Amino acid sequence: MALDDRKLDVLRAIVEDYVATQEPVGSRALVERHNLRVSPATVRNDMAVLEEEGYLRQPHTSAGRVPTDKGYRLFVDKLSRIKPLTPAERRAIERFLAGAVDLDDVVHRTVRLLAQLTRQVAIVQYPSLSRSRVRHLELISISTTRLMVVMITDTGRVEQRLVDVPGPVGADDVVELRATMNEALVGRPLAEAPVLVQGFHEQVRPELSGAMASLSTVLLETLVERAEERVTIAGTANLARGNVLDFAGSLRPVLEALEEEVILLKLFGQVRQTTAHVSIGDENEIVDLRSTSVVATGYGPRDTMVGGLGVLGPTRMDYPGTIATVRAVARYLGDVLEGS
Amino acid sequence: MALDDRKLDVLRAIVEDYVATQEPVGSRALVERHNLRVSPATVRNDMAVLEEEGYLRQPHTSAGRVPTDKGYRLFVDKLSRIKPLTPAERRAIERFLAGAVDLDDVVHRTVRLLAQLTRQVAIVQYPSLSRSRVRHLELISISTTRLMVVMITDTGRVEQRLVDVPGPVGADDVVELRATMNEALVGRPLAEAPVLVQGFHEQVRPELSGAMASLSTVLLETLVERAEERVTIAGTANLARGNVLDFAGSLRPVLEALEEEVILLKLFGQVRQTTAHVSIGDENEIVDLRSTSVVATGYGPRDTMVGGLGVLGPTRMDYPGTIATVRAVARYLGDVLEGS
DNA sequence: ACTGGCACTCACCGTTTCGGAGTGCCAACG
DNA sequence: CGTTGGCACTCCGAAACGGTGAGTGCCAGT
Repeated sequence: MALDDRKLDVLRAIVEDYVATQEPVGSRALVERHNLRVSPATVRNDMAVLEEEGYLRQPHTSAGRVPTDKGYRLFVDKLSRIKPLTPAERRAIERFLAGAVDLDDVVHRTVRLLAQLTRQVAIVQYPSLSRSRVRHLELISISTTRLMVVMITDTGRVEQRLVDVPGPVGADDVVELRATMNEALVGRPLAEAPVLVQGFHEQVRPELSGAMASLSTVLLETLVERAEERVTIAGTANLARGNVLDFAGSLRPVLEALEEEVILLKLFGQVRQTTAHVSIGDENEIVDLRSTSVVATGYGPRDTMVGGLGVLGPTRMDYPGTIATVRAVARYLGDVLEGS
Repeated sequence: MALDDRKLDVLRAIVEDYVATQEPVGSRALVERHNLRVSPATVRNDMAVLEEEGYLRQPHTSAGRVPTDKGYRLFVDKLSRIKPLTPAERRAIERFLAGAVDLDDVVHRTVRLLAQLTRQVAIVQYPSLSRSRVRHLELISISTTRLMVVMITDTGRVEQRLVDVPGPVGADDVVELRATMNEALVGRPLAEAPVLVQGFHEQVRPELSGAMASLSTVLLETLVERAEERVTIAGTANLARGNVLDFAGSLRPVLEALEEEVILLKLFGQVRQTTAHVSIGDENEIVDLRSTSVVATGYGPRDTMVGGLGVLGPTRMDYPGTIATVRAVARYLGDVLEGS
C-alpha cells in the first residue's frame, strides 16, 4: 500500500516533534505546530494507517504516537534533507582541527569535536594500516639480539615493535636489513606486505636470513594483523544525558559494548566513502546496541577512504543534523590528512 | 570523646552490612547478623552516639543508619584489615599479565584486569616519563628538513615526534646529531633532560646548531612536558551497575570527569609507593567525584615508583577487598616491568 | 475525502490509607 | 552505671482510589 504525500508529511512531523520533545505526539498538537491544512481527525486517520504499516506505535492506548525503527528508517531515507551546518559549527570545526600537531592529536581532536557538536558518543577509527602506504621503515638496534622496527605510513601513523632475532647482528647488518626492507616496501600499500615479504630472507646474506625471517614475521603479525585497527571514543557522558527512557532502561550493556574495540570496529563495517551509513535500532548488528542508532561514514584524502568515523546515540536522534555534522567532520579530516 | 570498643564494633558491622545490602541497617538486624552480645536497645544507644559524632547518619527518622564519609574513613583507617586475595584471584592476575607482549599490552591488560576483579572503574597511568630513564634515542630522516625522533625508555615506553629543522641535514649530519644526543642522555632520568640539553647546540658543528636547537625544543616540549603522562581507563560500565542511588542521582558528571585526562592524573597526585591511598567522597579534590571513592597506589619495579593505578567506585564500596586487589595488581605490574 | 462530534480509554497525579521497620525514651534491673 | 525490655511515635513505601485530561476510534454529515 502506497502512502500518499500527506501521510508522509504526518510521519515527518511526528519524527521531528518527537525528537524535539521526547514525548509521544498527538493529533492536536501536530496540526497546531506544523501547518498541515487539515483537521486533527484527518491526521488521526492517517496515523492509524501509519501505525498499521508499522511506522508508528502507541506506547499505550490513548497516548500519542512514537516513531518505530521502521519509521525512522523511512524518515532518513525519504523525508529528511540534510541540514546545512551553521557558520558557527563550520568555524568550530576549522578552529578545532587547525592546531593539531600530529596524527594522534588530529584523531583526538576530531573525536572530541564530534562528540561536542553532536552531543553524542563519537567514535573515530585511526587511518587503517591496510589502506595506507609505507613511507619509511626504520630499524633500531637495542641490543645485539634485539631490534626495534618503526614503521611510518603516509597517513602519519607510526607503529613500533620489538623484535628478538636469533643470532647477533652488528651495525652494518642493520644497515643491510633496513635497506632491503625499505627497498621492497616503501611506497607500497601495506595490504600488499604479505606478498612482498615472501622472498625477503633470500635477498640478504645467508647469515642474516634468520634475522630477516623474524623481522618479516613480526611485521606481518603485529603491524598488519594484530595492531592494525585502532579506534578512539569520546563523549560517553552524553549517554547519561536525556531521559532514562532511552536505551531500554539500562545503559550498562551499551557502555560495555563501547569498551570493546572489536565491537567499535564493526560499526564501520559497511561504510563507504561519502555516503553516511545509518543503522537504526534493531538494524544494528551488535545486539547490545539495538537500542541505539549509529551514523557512520568513511574519511580519507581525496576520494580514497582510509578509516571510518561516526557517532552513536539514542534512536530518537536528530538524524539530519547528525548526518550533516558527521559528513562535514569527515570531509575536514580528510583534508587535514591530505595536507600533512 | 573516645569511642569504646563496642561502638567501634557497631560501626564496623554497619559498614559491612551496608556495603553488602546497600540498605540502611537497623539495630535489630545488626545484632542478629553479627553476634554482638548485647541487645538492640544497647546498640541503638551506641548508634545515637556514633551519629552525634558524625560517623553515621539517618536517611530519615525511623530508618536505619548509613555510614557517612567520616564513618568510612574511620573504618578504613582503624577497623578493617586487608582481605587476603583468593587463590582464584591470584591465578587470574598471573594469567592475565603473563602473555603480554609489549608495554601497551601490559597496561591494557592491567586496566581491564583491575576493572574485572574489583567490578569498578579502573585507571592505570603509563610509566611516567619523568621517572624513567632514557634507554635509546633514535633519529630518522624523513626528508631533508624533517626528522623523526624516537625515544625509548627503560620502562618500555616509546615516544616519537616529528621535527622540522631550519636547514637541510644530510645522512652524516643525522649520525652526528644522534650520537651527541645519545651520549648526553642515555641512562639519565628524563627529569634531568631540561638541564642536559642546555649546551647541546654548542656540542655540534656550527651549521647544525639550528637543527639541534629545534630538536632540543621538541624533546623538551613534547616528550617531557606535554605528552608526559598518559593514562587508560576501563570498566566504566560498572558505574551503571548497582543502584541509581549511588552517585547522587546522576552519573553524568562522573563520566565527564573520567574523560578528562588531566583529571584522572590528579587522582594519583598523592599516592606513594606501597601504601594505598584512599579518598572517600568529599575528600576528593575533584568536585565531580565527590560522590565516589578512589583507591590508588603507585607501582614500579623494586621499591621505585614509576606510575599510579587505582579504581574508582561508589563510596559504598568493599574497601578491604578493593585495597587488597589494587595493591596486589600494582605489585604484579611492578614485577612484570622489572622483568622486561 | 474530509470534518466535527462524541464516547471511551488509560496514564498520570495527588491524596489517602495502612503496615512495618526502626527509633527515642524511660523505667527497671543487676 | 551500663544494659535491657517495653512502648509510643515517626515516617517511608506500597497499594488503593478517584479525578483529570490528552488522546484515540468511530460515525454520521457535508
